[in-house]
Amino acid sequence: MSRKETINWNGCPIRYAASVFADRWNFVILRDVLFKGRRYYGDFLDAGEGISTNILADRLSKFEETGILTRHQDAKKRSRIYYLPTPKALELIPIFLSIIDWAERHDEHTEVPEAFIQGYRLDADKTIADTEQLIALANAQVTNIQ
Amino acid sequence: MSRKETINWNGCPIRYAASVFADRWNFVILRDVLFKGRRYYGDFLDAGEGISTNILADRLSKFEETGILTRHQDAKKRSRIYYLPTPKALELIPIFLSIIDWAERHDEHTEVPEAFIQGYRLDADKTIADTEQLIALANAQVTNIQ
DNA sequence: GTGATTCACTTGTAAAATGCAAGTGAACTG
DNA sequence: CAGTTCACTTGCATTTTACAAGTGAATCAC
Repeated sequence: MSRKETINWNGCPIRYAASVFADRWNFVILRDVLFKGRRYYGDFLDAGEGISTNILADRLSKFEETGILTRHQDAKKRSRIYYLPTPKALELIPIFLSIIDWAERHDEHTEVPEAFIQGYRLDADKTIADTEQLIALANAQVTNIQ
Repeated sequence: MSRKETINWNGCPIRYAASVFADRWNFVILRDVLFKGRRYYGDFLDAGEGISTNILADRLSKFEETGILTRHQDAKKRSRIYYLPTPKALELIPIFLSIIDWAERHDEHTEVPEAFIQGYRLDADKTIADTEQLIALANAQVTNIQ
């Protein structure tokens, strides 16, 4: 028996976040964008995680709708499509670093590099800034800025 | 989420975290445990989010398996069941505060109290400690510690 | 120029997860 | 001891996902 009350999800920050990215494939895609420099549709497929093409297309278009990613055509080969993180996506970095920190402490099979996590624990702001730098580099590569 | 694949995530922390809590109902349950003092099975149902009894039971038992919650009988009324957060769950507090911070900035309908979020931005560690205190109080209430 | 290939999806369908309503049994209450 | 509370479980319809196979536009090879 479900005892239902008025459903009011409005304004709850956790519910809002859940609606944007609380899903295992969303986690993987955001990891790829924020930490692995992946930008092309094909990059996400080949990441070895086994995401299906229809699910990937679905998640990418939802990330467009929610303002996390923007979709672009490659300048030199227009059939290639890349996705860039928005500022709203960059602001997820602290969340994901915090998740990495937590997982490193609780997953006995973790492969988080020792130096990385120690650097983060010593100076989180620096790790955030470094991550932003790497993201900017990855963006520059696909947008062919010289 | 509930597929029996425990293998080949290669120690990736984001994948690990995804396997433990990347799901909308998991987000809601953890919010209830960490910030709203909910402990009883019935509390989660009556939270107004509309979770079904079978899904709630499924998620609670998975949180037991993953070491996030522990299940207990109420001392005075043994048919009542409560769930307590483990240290592993408490260590999720920084993640969830970070999520609240992000959502507050991007959800135009946010209802995060101004004072709360400003306090967090001024001194995150204090907000984490305060949250731990409130959790300890909520735990003490159901365990009847005097 | 044309046929093959790359690329980013879309479509079809079976399997799995979810949502909803009802049921169950143990524990408590009057 | 009959009725109620409680924490689930069960059955079933709907929705979502996974997997495989297209599709059509763009590019490449010759």
